[in-house]
Amino acid sequence: MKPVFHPDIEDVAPADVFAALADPIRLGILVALAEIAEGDKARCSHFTEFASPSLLSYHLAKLREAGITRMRVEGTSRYLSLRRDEMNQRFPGLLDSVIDTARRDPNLPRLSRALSEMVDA
Amino acid sequence: MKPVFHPDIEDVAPADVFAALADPIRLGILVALAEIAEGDKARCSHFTEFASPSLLSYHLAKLREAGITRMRVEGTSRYLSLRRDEMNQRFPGLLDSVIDTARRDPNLPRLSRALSEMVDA
DNA sequence: TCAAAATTTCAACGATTGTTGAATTTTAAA
DNA sequence: TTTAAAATTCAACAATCGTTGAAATTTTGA
Repeated sequence: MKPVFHPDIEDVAPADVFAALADPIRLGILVALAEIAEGDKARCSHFTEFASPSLLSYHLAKLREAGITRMRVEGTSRYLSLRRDEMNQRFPGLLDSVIDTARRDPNLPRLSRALSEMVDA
Repeated sequence: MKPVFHPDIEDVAPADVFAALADPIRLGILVALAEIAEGDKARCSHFTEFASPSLLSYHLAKLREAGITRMRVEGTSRYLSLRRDEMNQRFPGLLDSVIDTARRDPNLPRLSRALSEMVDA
């Protein structure tokens, strides 16, 4: 269970966040994560519709390294969630309007089944 | 006076906007433009503190092609402004929180004199 | 102990990015 | 008509990006 690196939120620059958001797959992931309010239940493999495991790993790392998401390691799985509170404290209002914007984009990839249905609630 | 291309705001995707914002020079330009509420008075050369003319041309094109700014051609000059209303209609609330976020970033380049002082009001 | 599952790592690749500096274009002004 | 000013274009370059597929890692369960 190698620890997963999460940047201190204060070390994240706005440009880093925007770079992480500049990709449709990552925006699709963001929207899906935003939809499942009850934390920590989404796993990487829930997003294999969006990309191959290896590519997913790449995109999830981008989101994580930009301070947007958190990954909790448990067994062979990684559980994903948004760093909502920290993002809100660091960049007040930004994450909400980003999610709002992304939710309205009909061209982003979407999960065929909602995360909350895949997740063992 | 070759016409300058501006995308229809409806053709702009969120990921395009975020890509345009993923650079400190461009965020610096955005903040400076946001500070000068009375439209159309800023010129490219007002930003030579930020980058060489040629690099500036590159960055300003990125902002323009992402639907964020408008360039009015007049003589040898180009006058810059934010496409505030269109952006607000297309991505409600986004531009404001982006500007807010960027304004708070102490590491972005800043103009030594405010644009409103350089501009022939 | 072995095998499967979940995820990452790695090398490779073509494409795009940010940057530089020189050359070009366009317009205005002397 | 010449010159200067404002900005763009272009070729070049190293660096980073998104993607693929194969190999490795880690943990769980039979």
